[in-house]
Amino acid sequence: MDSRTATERLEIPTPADFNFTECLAILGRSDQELLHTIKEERITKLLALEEEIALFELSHSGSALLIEFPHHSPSEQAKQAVVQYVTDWFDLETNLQPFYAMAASDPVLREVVERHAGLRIMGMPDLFEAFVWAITGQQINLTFAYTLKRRLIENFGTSYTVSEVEYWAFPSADTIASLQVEQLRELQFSGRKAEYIIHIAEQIADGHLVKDELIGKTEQQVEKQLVAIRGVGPWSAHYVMMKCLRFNSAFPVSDVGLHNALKHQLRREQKPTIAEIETLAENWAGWQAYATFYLWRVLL
DNA sequence: GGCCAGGCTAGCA
DNA sequence: TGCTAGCATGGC
Repeated sequence: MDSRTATERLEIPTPADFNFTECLAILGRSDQELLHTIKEERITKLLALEEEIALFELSHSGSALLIEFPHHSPSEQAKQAVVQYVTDWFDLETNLQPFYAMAASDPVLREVVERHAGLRIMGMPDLFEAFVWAITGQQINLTFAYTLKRRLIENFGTSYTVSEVEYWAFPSADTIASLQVEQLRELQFSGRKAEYIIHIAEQIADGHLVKDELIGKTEQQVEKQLVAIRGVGPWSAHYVMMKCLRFNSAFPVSDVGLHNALKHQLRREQKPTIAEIETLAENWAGWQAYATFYLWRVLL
């Protein structure tokens, strides 16, 4: 049978230590999430590409991620963009064996890493989305952060409806760059966050802030560059480095979620101090991002 | 009803 | 260089 007459399926091989179900647990943590839907271990996601949109379904066979396009026929270019996106999203190109070897003898990580083995840092391949999510989440509870994100997407994102279900893609930097502060304030972003987000949208839209250029720099260079952006402090810089730029040594050490997770894992009454955390993390050198992500997992 | 949220800036010593 | 008030609201 001509393969083109059947529903085409793209396959991305997954590492032996990959666990799709663990990754889905992260993706399914908020019922306000509009950027993907999960049903019976299948993800449906809309991507807004340069020239077209792509609506794909993602599942796992045991040895590969399977991508299908049951709703439309995207171009070859779009298919490749989806493969690239998924590979990045699930961090499939990182060899986690050194991390697992380290964690196996680490008193803080051993338990959680063993319990959730196969989990990978679920990233944000879109640099703009990563910045917006970092800034949105500053100093507010995660439930409210998801509310703000949902409103931003519903108001300024791209949607595609099939079988009466509406799928959403994150707004482009171009779109947000053209907004006024008041338009985000109406969604209940604070005035400052609205300013920060619009300013970063401008920086990305006009080519001052480019993901590929950041990836080519050292961690220290990137941190310095990002922290110089208004609204981006050490926490946000490391969050973006961890979730988008894929620096495995990124470490949002001031993160309150990390503190709560450590308090829980260490069976403490109080949250550990920054100095204590830095001492604990000496053993995580090179893998601080993965250590943080696995610790966040205990809060789910 | 009060404390806590996946912090950051600006102003001050 | 280090410290902290103020931001701005919702969640629980």
